[in-house]
Amino acid sequence: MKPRSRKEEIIDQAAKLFQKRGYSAVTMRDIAEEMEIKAASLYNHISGKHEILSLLVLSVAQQFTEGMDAVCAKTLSPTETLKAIIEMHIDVAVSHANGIAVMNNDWMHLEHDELTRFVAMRDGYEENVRAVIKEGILEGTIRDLHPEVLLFSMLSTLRTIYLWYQKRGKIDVNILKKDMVAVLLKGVV
Amino acid sequence: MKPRSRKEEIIDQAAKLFQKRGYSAVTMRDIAEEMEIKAASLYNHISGKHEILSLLVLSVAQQFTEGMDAVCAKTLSPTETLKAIIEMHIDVAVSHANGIAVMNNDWMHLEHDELTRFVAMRDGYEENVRAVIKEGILEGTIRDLHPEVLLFSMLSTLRTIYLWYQKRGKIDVNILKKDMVAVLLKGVV
DNA sequence: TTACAAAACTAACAATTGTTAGTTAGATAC
DNA sequence: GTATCTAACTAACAATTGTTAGTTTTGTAA
Repeated sequence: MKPRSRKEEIIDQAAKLFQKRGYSAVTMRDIAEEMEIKAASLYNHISGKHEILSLLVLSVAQQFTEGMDAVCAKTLSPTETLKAIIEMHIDVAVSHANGIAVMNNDWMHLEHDELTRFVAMRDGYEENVRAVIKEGILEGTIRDLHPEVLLFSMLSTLRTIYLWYQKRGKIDVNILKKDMVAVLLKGVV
Repeated sequence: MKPRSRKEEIIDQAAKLFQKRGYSAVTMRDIAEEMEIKAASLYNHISGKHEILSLLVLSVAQQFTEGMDAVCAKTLSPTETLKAIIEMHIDVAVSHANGIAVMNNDWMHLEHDELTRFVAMRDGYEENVRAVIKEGILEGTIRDLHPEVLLFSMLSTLRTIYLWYQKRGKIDVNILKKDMVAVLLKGVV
């Protein structure tokens, strides 16, 4: 067993609560109660509520950025790149569900510098996918629709996998990947 | 000009703030400041913060339920039904962007009875779409993939249209409908 | 002018918020 | 046994929260 540090335990519990009720609606006393200690004791391990948020959001954002970099390093065709991005998203979603929820819903509560850094990462990420889509449209392997519609219909789905992956009886990850690639690339009908 | 009541103005302004920062992070004083009055004055028009939330969430949920009922009343083929659902979603998203954001992100802060009612509406809604998809798979007009994957990849996209419709230079609604139907039904490639 | 209703105000409330200071119990190292 | 470290504790703080009570202003109808 890996001896998760007390700090990591706190962040995990906090992430669970943040996912359920949102960052602003969760108090330090809530987190403490989940840990079965008093609120003041949390400060032996973390500097404050904001630290929990920024550790959560930025570490997940980092995961996605690294995943994207790895995919882009492979020089695949646009279609193959999209497939790889989808699979990467599923891998991250499955292993960091709580953190993704917090990132999606509470990134705007980051403090100034970290907010700036996060938005930059997010914009860069989107720009990567946008470039792939535009390239595919140009070479004729991707349907010639409004690029923003293609981009956001894909990203919307990928960003919210965490929402239903956990409750819907744990679909096998490989089936999930296969079907998700199929539906996003080839559609419903 | 329709003479929007003071109450409606308050709810509109509150919705804007809720969308930006989330229900819990917005105070009555924030809403009042946006209206250029004092917080206590809000209570001449509304019974409390919770009333604003429940009016917002339940009215949007009602819109979707009615839209869905209208679509289902038409007895179309599964594929045509999905097309109609997509277009209905876009219509509601375009006209109630703020309310949809609040519904998506803050429904869990409804109080007990209203929460129950909302969840019931939402589940019923999903069940409608699920039934259409399963019917289509059975008759062979919809791709034979895991129904939950099909369902949630569609719903995820539809639920977050509001997020990017407003910022991305206002794509024409008809183009949006056409391209959205194309990408969701026929895929990217 | 008077009367009335709508909608704003000031002042305050009790509860809750994130956080700090100072202290204490228990384990490990020397 | 003494010192050190970790991680818990109690008690309290200043600020902020949603909300209430009571009062004043403003516009309209008689």
